[in-house]
Amino acid sequence: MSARTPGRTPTLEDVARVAGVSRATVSRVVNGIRNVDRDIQEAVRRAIEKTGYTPNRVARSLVTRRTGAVALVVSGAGGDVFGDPFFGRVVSGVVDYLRRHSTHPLLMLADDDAARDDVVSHLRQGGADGALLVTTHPDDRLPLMLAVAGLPAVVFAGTTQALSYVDMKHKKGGELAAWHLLDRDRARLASISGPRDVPASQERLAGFRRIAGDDVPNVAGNFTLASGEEAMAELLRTRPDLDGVFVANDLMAQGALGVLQASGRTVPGDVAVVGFDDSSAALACRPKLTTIRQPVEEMGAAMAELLLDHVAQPGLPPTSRIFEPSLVIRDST
Amino acid sequence: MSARTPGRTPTLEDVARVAGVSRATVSRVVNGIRNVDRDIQEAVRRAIEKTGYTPNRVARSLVTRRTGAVALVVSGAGGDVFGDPFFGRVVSGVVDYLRRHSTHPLLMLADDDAARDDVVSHLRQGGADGALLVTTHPDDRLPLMLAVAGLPAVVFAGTTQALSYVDMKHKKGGELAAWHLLDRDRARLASISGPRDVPASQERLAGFRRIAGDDVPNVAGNFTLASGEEAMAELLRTRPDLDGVFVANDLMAQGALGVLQASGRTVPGDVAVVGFDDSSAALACRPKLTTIRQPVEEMGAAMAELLLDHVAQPGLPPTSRIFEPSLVIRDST
DNA sequence: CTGAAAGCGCTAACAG
DNA sequence: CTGTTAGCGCTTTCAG
Repeated sequence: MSARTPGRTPTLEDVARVAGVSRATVSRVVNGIRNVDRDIQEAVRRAIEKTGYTPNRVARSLVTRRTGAVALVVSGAGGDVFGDPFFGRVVSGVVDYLRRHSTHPLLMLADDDAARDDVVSHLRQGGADGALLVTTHPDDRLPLMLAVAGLPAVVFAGTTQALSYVDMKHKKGGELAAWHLLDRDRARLASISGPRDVPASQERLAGFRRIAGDDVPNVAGNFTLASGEEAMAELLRTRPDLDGVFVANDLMAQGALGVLQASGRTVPGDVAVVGFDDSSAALACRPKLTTIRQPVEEMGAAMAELLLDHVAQPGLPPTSRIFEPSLVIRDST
Repeated sequence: MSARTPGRTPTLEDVARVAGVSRATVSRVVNGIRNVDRDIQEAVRRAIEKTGYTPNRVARSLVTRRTGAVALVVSGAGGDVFGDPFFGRVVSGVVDYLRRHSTHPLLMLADDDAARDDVVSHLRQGGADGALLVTTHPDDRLPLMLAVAGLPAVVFAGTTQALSYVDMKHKKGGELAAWHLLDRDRARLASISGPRDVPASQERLAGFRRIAGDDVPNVAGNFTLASGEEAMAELLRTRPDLDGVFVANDLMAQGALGVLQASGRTVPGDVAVVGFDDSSAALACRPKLTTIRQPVEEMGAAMAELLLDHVAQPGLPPTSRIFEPSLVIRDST
């Protein structure tokens, strides 16, 4: 490890000169292409060591037309996207998959039109090989923008036909919750759903009602803890004798749990509670929350995999990957 | 917006031909350099419009030797870094600052030696202009690796002299907590600290004890909710008559709160509780948690700012920026 | 104020 | 199996 030309960072050319071969040969060795004589390989390796050579990613990208980076775009509502435990799990899955394919995610926010344009132009400029989109709002026009621009992209919980996406069987999740509550001999059920304009939320409710009955009372929240508290309070007012409740995400369930207990009811003694997501909030509850698990990390990984496929083979038709929910029984039921 | 040469994406050359000028002139217009005739500027602009030209970032980077991306490296313990509400706030601040300077963060994990080497080599390869490091562990050797490699980097809560860093007056935070508890007429204080090997955690405790007394009982947790529960239970065993407790982060405080209430004590009636961080966990507590706020978003932004300075002016000596904690009074005291 | 020319560092045919 | 030759698309002296 000795510096050769002190001022400049060594290039392929430098290594080639030291090793007494051509640039192309060095390039082959660096990129692990076989067709190179053993001895020469060794010589090149020594020259690399001696010069302290590191390949220049940018120069490489210019010719391969690939950057080894993908945009991870989050267009959640409000500023606190990164604090969302759900989003954290998605990122985890994405990062974990990408790193094994020497790719890195470029974090981008798309919370307004200017930001959305930025994302598109960044991709068009070759700043990233494709995009991973995580949105809750179904009316986000970014997916469409990317689709018409012909840029590789994969959506989490997609609503666009034109792009590949991953999603989960939300309806089935609602059914699992209902079955479980019924199993626990609960007869007076109720539910707290997410916002009316979030499809996934409506599906969960539909599934729950398919099993528990179409007339099961429901109050809509907005996925925050406080909204769970309010919804629970309202439910208690209209149906004080309830003995089982299904909540469309863990955070609202946490709020509901608190209200239930503050009202003097025990959980699961008087009322059984089932959440949704299996996020860190489920474990923060006392009692720990029984919940419908979304395999979010796997879904994130699948997104990444799909995207890398699209990057490798442009023109691949849009696909989707739908995951199964599962019941995680803890102490709230 | 009409496509000219259908197959290829338009280049500077194409625009130049359409506008009847040279590449250099187009480049000047694109980069907003003044010395260009009004009329020619207009002509170029029209040609850009007509061809649908977008500058190629990679080609530009190759010559400017700048990518417009920085690595955001997180080497937290365990896999769930992204779920940490604290980390989320840092990212928020970083992203918010960077976007206003047309820079994007490249998310990287540095949880083992191989990953750390990846970070260094990625930077050496010119994959990013610098690195932002967020670690809790003081013995992480990545900062040093970057320092010796001469790569621009800024650390959150730094422990290395060789790098710029941002931090907070943790000791003062502990003092604020103690003063507040004393203000509330609490006389039998106790505390739950973070791990012994986390400097920030020790400073908070030191500050608390400086005001509350060196003999105040303390149990160390590890910043998780469960550890907060255990610590509180132990504290209650040795000091059942306590009436005020300072907890080194909100998550542990949330756990402590639950144990306190389960033991039949009221908060803040019987026991007052002060947390630390002002993370989302503080708002998830019932009663809502009084806590010592860290201006994490601002700290994240400051990190980004420092880094961009270092990138713009290589050779700039390491600096630091130390922030003030503040007391946020809610309902647990 | 504008153009010509020289690379930035690398990969990828194509010969040999 | 190895070297030669072209570029990838852009910025930037340097003349004019």
